[in-house]
Amino acid sequence: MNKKTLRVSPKSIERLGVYRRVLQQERAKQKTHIFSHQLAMLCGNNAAQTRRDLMAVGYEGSPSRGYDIDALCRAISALIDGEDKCVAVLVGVGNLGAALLEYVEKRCPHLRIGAAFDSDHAKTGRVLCGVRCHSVDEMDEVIKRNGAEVGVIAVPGRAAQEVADMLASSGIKGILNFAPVALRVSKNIYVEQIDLAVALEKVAYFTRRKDYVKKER
Amino acid sequence: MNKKTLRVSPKSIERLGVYRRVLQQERAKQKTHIFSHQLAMLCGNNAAQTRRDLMAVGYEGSPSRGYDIDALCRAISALIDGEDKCVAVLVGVGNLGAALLEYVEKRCPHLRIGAAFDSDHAKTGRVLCGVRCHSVDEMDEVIKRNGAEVGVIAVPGRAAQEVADMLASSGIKGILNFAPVALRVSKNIYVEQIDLAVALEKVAYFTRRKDYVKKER
DNA sequence: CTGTGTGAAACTCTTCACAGCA
DNA sequence: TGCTGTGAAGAGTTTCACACAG
Repeated sequence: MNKKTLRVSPKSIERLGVYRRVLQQERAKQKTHIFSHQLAMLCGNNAAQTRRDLMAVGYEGSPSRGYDIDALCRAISALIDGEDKCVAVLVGVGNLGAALLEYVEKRCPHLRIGAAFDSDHAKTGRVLCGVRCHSVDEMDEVIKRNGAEVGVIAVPGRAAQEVADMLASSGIKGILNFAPVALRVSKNIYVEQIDLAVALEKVAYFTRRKDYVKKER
Repeated sequence: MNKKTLRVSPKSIERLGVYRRVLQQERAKQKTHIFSHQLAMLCGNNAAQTRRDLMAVGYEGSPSRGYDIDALCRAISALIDGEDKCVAVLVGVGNLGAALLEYVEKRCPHLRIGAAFDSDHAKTGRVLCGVRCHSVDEMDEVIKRNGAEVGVIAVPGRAAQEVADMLASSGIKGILNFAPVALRVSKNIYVEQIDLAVALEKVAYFTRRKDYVKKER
Protein backbone atom coordinates (compact mmCIF):
# COMPACT_ATOMS: atom_id res chain seq x y z
CA MET A 1 0.00 0.00 0.00
CA ASN A 2 2.96 2.32 0.38
CA LYS A 3 5.95 3.48 -1.64
CA LYS A 4 7.61 0.06 -1.22
CA THR A 5 11.09 0.21 0.23
CA LEU A 6 10.66 2.94 2.79
CA ARG A 7 13.15 1.44 5.21
CA VAL A 8 12.46 -1.80 6.98
CA SER A 9 14.16 -2.48 10.27
CA PRO A 10 16.75 -5.26 10.53
CA LYS A 11 14.72 -7.11 13.11
CA SER A 12 11.67 -7.04 10.87
CA ILE A 13 13.68 -8.41 7.97
CA GLU A 14 14.78 -11.36 10.07
CA ARG A 15 11.25 -12.10 11.16
CA LEU A 16 9.86 -11.74 7.66
CA GLY A 17 12.14 -14.57 6.61
CA VAL A 18 10.65 -16.68 9.36
CA TYR A 19 7.09 -15.75 8.43
CA ARG A 20 7.70 -16.78 4.86
CA ARG A 21 9.05 -20.14 5.88
CA VAL A 22 6.08 -20.80 8.11
CA LEU A 23 3.63 -19.62 5.46
CA GLN A 24 5.15 -22.03 2.98
CA GLN A 25 4.69 -24.86 5.44
CA GLU A 26 1.06 -23.92 5.99
CA ARG A 27 0.47 -23.66 2.29
CA ALA A 28 1.81 -27.18 1.93
CA LYS A 29 -0.95 -28.23 4.32
CA GLN A 30 -3.52 -26.80 1.92
CA LYS A 31 -4.34 -23.84 4.13
CA THR A 32 -5.19 -20.70 2.18
CA HIS A 33 -5.66 -18.06 4.87
CA ILE A 34 -4.17 -17.27 8.26
CA PHE A 35 -4.73 -14.72 11.04
CA SER A 36 -1.97 -12.67 12.59
CA HIS A 37 -2.25 -14.42 15.94
CA GLN A 38 -1.94 -17.84 14.31
CA LEU A 39 1.10 -16.82 12.34
CA ALA A 40 2.57 -15.19 15.42
CA MET A 41 2.12 -18.33 17.44
CA LEU A 42 3.81 -20.48 14.82
CA CYS A 43 6.74 -18.07 14.76
CA GLY A 44 7.02 -17.59 18.50
CA ASN A 45 6.08 -13.94 18.79
CA ASN A 46 2.88 -11.99 19.33
CA ALA A 47 0.13 -10.78 17.05
CA ALA A 48 0.85 -7.08 17.37
CA GLN A 49 4.42 -7.56 16.32
CA THR A 50 3.46 -9.74 13.42
CA ARG A 51 1.00 -7.17 12.11
CA ARG A 52 3.55 -4.41 12.57
CA ASP A 53 6.11 -6.39 10.58
CA LEU A 54 3.62 -7.11 7.84
CA MET A 55 2.86 -3.42 7.47
CA ALA A 56 6.26 -3.14 5.85
CA VAL A 57 5.50 -5.53 3.04
CA GLY A 58 2.62 -3.55 1.63
CA TYR A 59 0.07 -6.33 1.58
CA GLU A 60 -3.17 -5.92 3.48
CA GLY A 61 -5.18 -8.69 5.07
CA SER A 62 -8.90 -8.81 5.58
CA PRO A 63 -10.40 -8.60 9.06
CA SER A 64 -12.74 -11.45 8.30
CA ARG A 65 -10.48 -13.79 6.37
CA GLY A 66 -7.04 -12.86 7.66
CA TYR A 67 -4.13 -12.97 5.23
CA ASP A 68 -4.15 -14.83 1.95
CA ILE A 69 -1.16 -17.10 2.42
CA ASP A 70 -0.15 -17.22 -1.18
CA ALA A 71 -0.39 -13.50 -1.79
CA LEU A 72 1.42 -12.73 1.44
CA CYS A 73 4.26 -15.08 0.54
CA ARG A 74 4.69 -13.34 -2.76
CA ALA A 75 4.58 -9.91 -1.14
CA ILE A 76 7.25 -10.88 1.39
CA SER A 77 9.41 -12.33 -1.34
CA ALA A 78 9.03 -9.19 -3.42
CA LEU A 79 10.31 -7.19 -0.49
CA ILE A 80 13.23 -9.26 0.72
CA ASP A 81 14.46 -11.00 -2.39
CA GLY A 82 15.51 -8.58 -5.05
CA GLU A 83 14.58 -8.68 -8.70
CA ASP A 84 17.15 -11.33 -9.53
CA LYS A 85 18.60 -14.18 -7.53
CA CYS A 86 21.37 -13.22 -5.16
CA VAL A 87 24.54 -15.25 -5.53
CA ALA A 88 26.71 -16.04 -2.53
CA VAL A 89 29.99 -17.87 -2.14
CA LEU A 90 31.23 -19.87 0.81
CA VAL A 91 34.83 -19.77 2.00
CA GLY A 92 35.81 -22.64 4.26
CA VAL A 93 34.18 -26.00 3.75
CA GLY A 94 34.61 -27.43 7.21
CA ASN A 95 31.79 -28.70 9.37
CA LEU A 96 30.21 -25.28 9.63
CA GLY A 97 30.45 -24.53 5.95
CA ALA A 98 28.93 -27.87 5.08
CA ALA A 99 26.10 -27.27 7.56
CA LEU A 100 25.37 -23.93 5.97
CA LEU A 101 25.24 -25.47 2.52
CA GLU A 102 22.66 -27.96 3.69
CA TYR A 103 20.49 -25.37 5.40
CA VAL A 104 20.55 -22.93 2.56
CA GLU A 105 20.23 -25.30 -0.35
CA LYS A 106 17.18 -26.85 1.25
CA ARG A 107 15.43 -23.71 2.27
CA CYS A 108 16.46 -20.72 0.13
CA PRO A 109 15.42 -21.15 -3.49
CA HIS A 110 15.83 -17.41 -4.01
CA LEU A 111 19.47 -17.51 -2.96
CA ARG A 112 22.16 -19.44 -4.72
CA ILE A 113 25.47 -20.55 -3.31
CA GLY A 114 27.44 -20.27 -6.51
CA ALA A 115 30.71 -21.73 -5.33
CA ALA A 116 32.74 -22.76 -2.33
CA PHE A 117 36.44 -22.41 -1.60
CA ASP A 118 38.85 -24.20 0.64
CA SER A 119 42.60 -24.22 1.07
CA ASP A 120 42.58 -27.96 1.66
CA HIS A 121 43.34 -29.62 -1.65
CA ALA A 122 41.57 -32.77 -0.57
CA LYS A 123 38.35 -30.79 -0.82
CA THR A 124 38.85 -28.78 -3.97
CA GLY A 125 37.20 -30.27 -6.99
CA ARG A 126 34.54 -32.03 -4.96
CA VAL A 127 30.87 -31.15 -5.06
CA LEU A 128 28.77 -30.75 -1.89
CA CYS A 129 25.03 -30.16 -1.99
CA GLY A 130 25.41 -29.25 -5.62
CA VAL A 131 28.12 -26.69 -4.97
CA ARG A 132 31.59 -27.08 -6.38
CA CYS A 133 34.56 -26.49 -4.13
CA HIS A 134 37.42 -24.53 -5.67
CA SER A 135 40.91 -23.70 -4.56
CA VAL A 136 41.22 -20.29 -2.92
CA ASP A 137 43.56 -19.27 -5.73
CA GLU A 138 40.60 -19.21 -8.07
CA MET A 139 38.48 -17.06 -5.80
CA ASP A 140 38.70 -13.82 -7.70
CA GLU A 141 38.01 -15.38 -11.05
CA VAL A 142 35.11 -17.52 -9.83
CA ILE A 143 33.44 -14.70 -7.89
CA LYS A 144 33.52 -12.42 -10.88
CA ARG A 145 32.31 -15.09 -13.25
CA ASN A 146 29.34 -15.86 -11.00
CA GLY A 147 28.58 -12.26 -10.22
CA ALA A 148 28.52 -13.12 -6.52
CA GLU A 149 27.56 -10.32 -4.16
CA VAL A 150 27.74 -12.03 -0.78
CA GLY A 151 30.52 -14.00 0.90
CA VAL A 152 30.27 -16.37 3.84
CA ILE A 153 33.39 -16.77 5.94
CA ALA A 154 33.59 -20.10 7.75
CA VAL A 155 37.35 -20.42 8.16
CA PRO A 156 39.43 -20.41 11.37
CA GLY A 157 39.85 -17.02 12.99
CA ARG A 158 43.44 -16.52 11.97
CA ALA A 159 42.56 -16.70 8.27
CA ALA A 160 39.37 -14.63 8.40
CA GLN A 161 40.77 -11.15 7.82
CA GLU A 162 42.78 -12.31 4.84
CA VAL A 163 39.71 -13.95 3.34
CA ALA A 164 37.68 -10.80 3.94
CA ASP A 165 40.28 -8.76 2.08
CA MET A 166 40.19 -11.16 -0.85
CA LEU A 167 36.40 -11.09 -0.97
CA ALA A 168 36.38 -7.32 -0.83
CA SER A 169 38.89 -6.96 -3.62
CA SER A 170 36.81 -9.29 -5.79
CA GLY A 171 33.84 -7.00 -5.39
CA ILE A 172 31.81 -8.75 -2.70
CA LYS A 173 29.43 -6.32 -0.99
CA GLY A 174 28.18 -8.27 2.00
CA ILE A 175 29.74 -10.78 4.39
CA LEU A 176 28.35 -13.29 6.84
CA ASN A 177 31.22 -14.01 9.21
CA PHE A 178 31.35 -17.02 11.52
CA ALA A 179 34.97 -16.53 12.49
CA PRO A 180 35.42 -15.12 15.98
CA VAL A 181 37.20 -12.02 14.71
CA ALA A 182 36.03 -8.45 14.08
CA LEU A 183 36.69 -7.89 10.40
CA ARG A 184 38.14 -4.62 9.20
CA VAL A 185 36.51 -3.85 5.89
CA SER A 186 35.50 -0.74 4.02
CA LYS A 187 32.33 1.05 5.07
CA ASN A 188 30.26 0.05 2.09
CA ILE A 189 30.48 -3.65 2.87
CA TYR A 190 27.74 -4.97 5.11
CA VAL A 191 28.98 -7.43 7.72
CA GLU A 192 26.89 -9.73 9.86
CA GLN A 193 28.69 -11.56 12.63
CA ILE A 194 27.65 -14.87 14.17
CA ASP A 195 29.80 -16.31 16.93
CA LEU A 196 28.73 -19.74 18.09
CA ALA A 197 30.82 -19.73 21.23
CA VAL A 198 29.47 -16.36 22.33
CA ALA A 199 25.93 -17.49 21.58
CA LEU A 200 26.35 -20.47 23.86
CA GLU A 201 27.87 -18.31 26.59
CA LYS A 202 24.88 -16.04 26.38
CA VAL A 203 22.47 -18.91 26.79
CA ALA A 204 24.45 -20.18 29.76
CA TYR A 205 24.29 -16.75 31.36
CA PHE A 206 20.57 -16.20 30.98
CA THR A 207 19.80 -19.77 31.91
CA ARG A 208 21.35 -19.13 35.27
CA ARG A 209 19.79 -15.77 35.93
CA LYS A 210 16.95 -17.11 38.00
CA ASP A 211 15.10 -13.84 37.69
CA TYR A 212 14.66 -14.39 33.99
CA VAL A 213 11.09 -15.13 33.01
CA LYS A 214 9.96 -15.27 29.44
CA LYS A 215 7.37 -12.68 28.63
CA GLU A 216 4.44 -14.37 27.02
CA ARG A 217 3.45 -17.17 24.77
CA MET B 1 31.57 -0.51 42.14
CA ASN B 2 27.93 -1.50 42.32
CA LYS B 3 25.80 -4.26 43.78
CA LYS B 4 27.01 -6.71 41.14
CA THR B 5 24.22 -8.31 39.15
CA LEU B 6 21.88 -5.41 38.76
CA ARG B 7 20.62 -6.51 35.38
CA VAL B 8 22.88 -6.51 32.36
CA SER B 9 21.35 -6.18 28.93
CA PRO B 10 21.50 -9.11 26.51
CA LYS B 11 23.48 -7.13 24.00
CA SER B 12 26.05 -6.22 26.62
CA ILE B 13 26.41 -9.84 27.63
CA GLU B 14 27.18 -10.81 24.05
CA ARG B 15 29.78 -8.11 23.72
CA LEU B 16 31.36 -8.92 27.06
CA GLY B 17 32.07 -12.38 25.72
CA VAL B 18 33.82 -10.79 22.78
CA TYR B 19 35.79 -8.41 24.98
CA ARG B 20 37.03 -11.28 27.04
CA ARG B 21 38.19 -13.20 24.03
CA VAL B 22 40.07 -10.19 22.70
CA LEU B 23 41.58 -9.43 26.09
CA GLN B 24 42.89 -12.96 26.32
CA GLN B 25 44.52 -12.58 22.93
CA GLU B 26 46.15 -9.33 23.98
CA ARG B 27 47.34 -10.85 27.20
CA ALA B 28 48.97 -13.60 25.18
CA LYS B 29 50.93 -10.83 23.45
CA GLN B 30 52.28 -9.72 26.83
CA LYS B 31 50.20 -6.57 26.95
CA THR B 32 49.10 -5.63 30.44
CA HIS B 33 46.87 -2.60 29.90
CA ILE B 34 44.44 -1.39 27.27
CA PHE B 35 42.32 1.73 26.65
CA SER B 36 38.65 1.61 25.83
CA HIS B 37 39.18 2.88 22.30
CA GLN B 38 41.77 0.19 21.59
CA LEU B 39 39.55 -2.56 22.89
CA ALA B 40 36.63 -1.11 20.98
CA MET B 41 38.59 -1.11 17.76
CA LEU B 42 39.62 -4.72 18.18
CA CYS B 43 36.01 -5.68 18.77
CA GLY B 44 34.51 -3.60 16.01
CA ASN B 45 32.54 -1.09 18.04
CA ASN B 46 33.17 2.31 19.56
CA ALA B 47 34.77 3.50 22.77
CA ALA B 48 31.62 4.87 24.36
CA GLN B 49 29.84 1.59 23.98
CA THR B 50 32.76 -0.36 25.32
CA ARG B 51 32.96 1.82 28.41
CA ARG B 52 29.21 1.57 28.90
CA ASP B 53 29.38 -2.24 28.70
CA LEU B 54 32.27 -2.37 31.13
CA MET B 55 30.31 -0.34 33.67
CA ALA B 56 28.26 -3.46 34.22
CA VAL B 57 31.16 -5.62 35.32
CA GLY B 58 32.08 -3.50 38.30
CA TYR B 59 35.72 -3.02 37.48
CA GLU B 60 37.12 0.46 37.06
CA GLY B 61 39.98 1.45 34.81
CA SER B 62 42.41 4.26 35.34
CA PRO B 63 42.36 7.35 33.16
CA SER B 64 46.10 7.25 32.78
CA ARG B 65 46.73 3.54 32.38
CA GLY B 66 43.45 2.29 30.95
CA TYR B 67 42.20 -1.13 32.03
CA ASP B 68 44.37 -3.80 33.60
CA ILE B 69 43.83 -6.65 31.18
CA ASP B 70 44.17 -9.40 33.68
CA ALA B 71 41.90 -7.87 36.28
CA LEU B 72 39.31 -6.97 33.68
CA CYS B 73 39.28 -10.52 32.33
CA ARG B 74 38.64 -11.85 35.79
CA ALA B 75 35.90 -9.30 36.42
CA ILE B 76 34.13 -10.20 33.18
CA SER B 77 34.40 -13.88 33.96
CA ALA B 78 33.01 -13.32 37.44
CA LEU B 79 30.00 -11.66 35.89
CA ILE B 80 29.17 -13.96 33.02
CA ASP B 81 30.36 -17.34 34.18
CA GLY B 82 28.68 -18.41 37.35
CA GLU B 83 30.31 -19.84 40.43
CA ASP B 84 30.67 -23.30 38.96
CA LYS B 85 31.16 -24.52 35.40
CA CYS B 86 28.03 -24.67 33.32
CA VAL B 87 27.40 -28.01 31.66
CA ALA B 88 25.69 -28.23 28.28
CA VAL B 89 24.64 -31.13 26.09
CA LEU B 90 24.42 -31.28 22.34
CA VAL B 91 21.62 -33.07 20.51
CA GLY B 92 22.34 -33.82 16.87
CA VAL B 93 25.91 -34.52 15.86
CA GLY B 94 25.71 -33.57 12.20
CA ASN B 95 27.88 -30.99 10.54
CA LEU B 96 26.53 -28.18 12.63
CA GLY B 97 26.81 -30.04 15.91
CA ALA B 98 30.38 -31.01 15.13
CA ALA B 99 31.21 -27.41 14.25
CA LEU B 100 29.82 -26.23 17.55
CA LEU B 101 31.87 -28.77 19.46
CA GLU B 102 35.03 -27.48 17.81
CA TYR B 103 34.24 -23.84 18.49
CA VAL B 104 33.27 -24.33 22.06
CA GLU B 105 35.88 -26.81 23.13
CA LYS B 106 38.58 -24.53 21.81
CA ARG B 107 37.32 -21.31 23.21
CA CYS B 108 35.14 -21.82 26.27
CA PRO B 109 37.07 -23.29 29.18
CA HIS B 110 34.34 -22.14 31.55
CA LEU B 111 31.70 -24.15 29.71
CA ARG B 112 31.68 -27.86 29.32
CA ILE B 113 29.86 -29.90 26.73
CA GLY B 114 29.17 -32.89 28.90
CA ALA B 115 27.67 -35.18 26.30
CA ALA B 116 26.23 -35.41 22.82
CA PHE B 117 23.30 -37.40 21.48
CA ASP B 118 22.34 -38.65 18.07
CA SER B 119 19.73 -41.02 16.74
CA ASP B 120 22.18 -42.41 14.20
CA HIS B 121 23.67 -45.55 15.70
CA ALA B 122 26.77 -45.16 13.57
CA LYS B 123 27.61 -42.14 15.71
CA THR B 124 26.72 -43.32 19.18
CA GLY B 125 29.65 -44.55 21.19
CA ARG B 126 32.13 -42.40 19.29
CA VAL B 127 34.01 -39.49 20.83
CA LEU B 128 34.32 -36.10 19.08
CA CYS B 129 36.44 -33.29 20.47
CA GLY B 130 36.53 -35.14 23.74
CA VAL B 131 32.75 -35.48 23.93
CA ARG B 132 31.06 -38.86 23.92
CA CYS B 133 28.06 -39.38 21.71
CA HIS B 134 25.18 -41.30 23.25
CA SER B 135 21.97 -42.73 21.93
CA VAL B 136 18.98 -40.47 22.43
CA ASP B 137 17.43 -43.17 24.61
CA GLU B 138 20.01 -42.39 27.26
CA MET B 139 19.34 -38.69 27.22
CA ASP B 140 17.44 -38.38 30.46
CA GLU B 141 19.88 -40.47 32.44
CA VAL B 142 22.99 -38.78 31.04
CA ILE B 143 21.65 -35.25 31.50
CA LYS B 144 20.80 -35.91 35.12
CA ARG B 145 24.09 -37.62 35.82
CA ASN B 146 26.03 -34.66 34.38
CA GLY B 147 23.82 -32.03 35.96
CA ALA B 148 23.50 -30.34 32.58
CA GLU B 149 21.59 -27.07 32.53
CA VAL B 150 21.77 -26.12 28.84
CA GLY B 151 20.83 -28.02 25.71
CA VAL B 152 21.87 -27.31 22.14
CA ILE B 153 19.48 -28.49 19.44
CA ALA B 154 21.17 -29.17 16.12
CA VAL B 155 18.76 -31.69 14.62
CA PRO B 156 16.51 -31.34 11.57
CA GLY B 157 13.45 -29.16 12.04
CA ARG B 158 10.96 -32.00 12.17
CA ALA B 159 12.66 -33.52 15.22
CA ALA B 160 13.34 -30.29 17.11
CA GLN B 161 10.15 -29.98 19.13
CA GLU B 162 10.37 -33.55 20.32
CA VAL B 163 13.96 -33.01 21.39
CA ALA B 164 13.00 -29.82 23.21
CA ASP B 165 10.32 -31.71 25.13
CA MET B 166 12.81 -34.38 26.13
CA LEU B 167 15.34 -31.79 27.25
CA ALA B 168 12.71 -29.95 29.25
CA SER B 169 11.51 -33.09 30.99
CA SER B 170 15.08 -33.92 31.95
CA GLY B 171 15.40 -30.58 33.70
CA ILE B 172 17.26 -28.48 31.13
CA LYS B 173 16.72 -24.76 31.76
CA GLY B 174 18.14 -23.14 28.62
CA ILE B 175 18.20 -24.05 24.94
CA LEU B 176 20.23 -22.90 21.98
CA ASN B 177 18.17 -23.90 18.97
CA PHE B 178 19.57 -24.11 15.44
CA ALA B 179 16.54 -25.85 13.99
CA PRO B 180 14.34 -23.57 11.90
CA VAL B 181 11.33 -24.07 14.15
CA ALA B 182 9.81 -21.98 16.92
CA LEU B 183 9.95 -24.20 19.98
CA ARG B 184 7.03 -24.38 22.36
CA VAL B 185 8.46 -24.72 25.82
CA SER B 186 7.47 -23.62 29.29
CA LYS B 187 8.07 -20.02 30.29
CA ASN B 188 10.93 -20.68 32.62
CA ILE B 189 13.16 -22.11 29.91
CA TYR B 190 15.32 -19.59 28.12
CA VAL B 191 15.52 -20.14 24.36
CA GLU B 192 17.97 -18.57 21.95
CA GLN B 193 17.28 -19.13 18.28
CA ILE B 194 19.87 -19.08 15.50
CA ASP B 195 18.69 -19.69 11.97
CA LEU B 196 21.48 -19.89 9.43
CA ALA B 197 19.24 -19.57 6.40
CA VAL B 198 17.52 -16.48 7.77
CA ALA B 199 20.87 -14.97 8.66
CA LEU B 200 22.05 -15.35 5.10
CA GLU B 201 18.83 -13.91 3.73
CA LYS B 202 19.31 -10.90 5.95
CA VAL B 203 22.83 -10.33 4.67
CA ALA B 204 21.59 -10.64 1.10
CA TYR B 205 18.90 -8.06 1.75
CA PHE B 206 21.12 -5.45 3.36
CA THR B 207 23.88 -6.04 0.86
CA ARG B 208 21.51 -4.96 -1.86
CA ARG B 209 20.05 -1.96 -0.11
CA LYS B 210 22.34 0.55 -1.72
CA ASP B 211 21.39 3.16 0.84
CA TYR B 212 23.04 1.15 3.56
CA VAL B 213 26.22 2.70 4.87
CA LYS B 214 28.03 1.47 7.90
CA LYS B 215 28.23 4.02 10.64
CA GLU B 216 31.81 4.50 11.70
CA ARG B 217 35.11 2.83 12.30
C1' DC C 1 -18.26 -9.98 18.19
C1' DT C 2 -13.31 -10.88 16.07
C1' DG C 3 -10.20 -9.41 13.24
C1' DT C 4 -6.92 -5.54 10.85
C1' DG C 5 -3.87 -1.23 10.64
C1' DT C 6 -1.68 2.13 13.24
C1' DG C 7 -0.75 6.33 16.49
C1' DA C 8 1.31 6.68 20.62
C1' DA C 9 3.40 5.01 24.88
C1' DA C 10 6.89 2.17 26.85
C1' DC C 11 10.97 0.10 26.79
C1' DT C 12 15.76 -0.96 25.18
C1' DC C 13 20.06 0.23 23.19
C1' DT C 14 23.52 3.54 21.38
C1' DT C 15 25.78 7.82 21.18
C1' DC C 16 26.90 12.37 22.82
C1' DA C 17 29.14 15.30 25.73
C1' DC C 18 31.16 16.64 29.77
C1' DA C 19 32.91 16.55 34.83
C1' DG C 20 36.68 14.88 37.14
C1' DC C 21 41.00 12.62 37.73
C1' DA C 22 46.08 11.49 37.10
C1' DT D 1 46.38 16.83 28.16
C1' DG D 2 43.93 12.36 27.32
C1' DC D 3 41.54 9.18 29.55
C1' DT D 4 37.39 7.21 32.45
C1' DG D 5 32.50 7.01 34.20
C1' DT D 6 28.05 8.52 33.44
C1' DG D 7 23.73 11.70 32.89
C1' DA D 8 21.04 12.77 29.25
C1' DA D 9 19.65 12.81 24.48
C1' DG D 10 18.68 10.18 20.53
C1' DA D 11 17.55 6.07 17.78
C1' DG D 12 15.45 1.75 17.40
C1' DT D 13 12.07 -1.78 18.85
C1' DT D 14 8.03 -3.62 21.10
C1' DT D 15 3.66 -3.32 23.08
C1' DC D 16 -0.71 -1.13 24.03
C1' DA D 17 -5.01 0.26 22.83
C1' DC D 18 -8.37 1.81 19.86
C1' DA D 19 -10.83 3.19 15.30
C1' DC D 20 -12.71 0.88 11.76
C1' DA D 21 -14.52 -3.24 8.83
C1' DG D 22 -16.97 -7.51 7.74
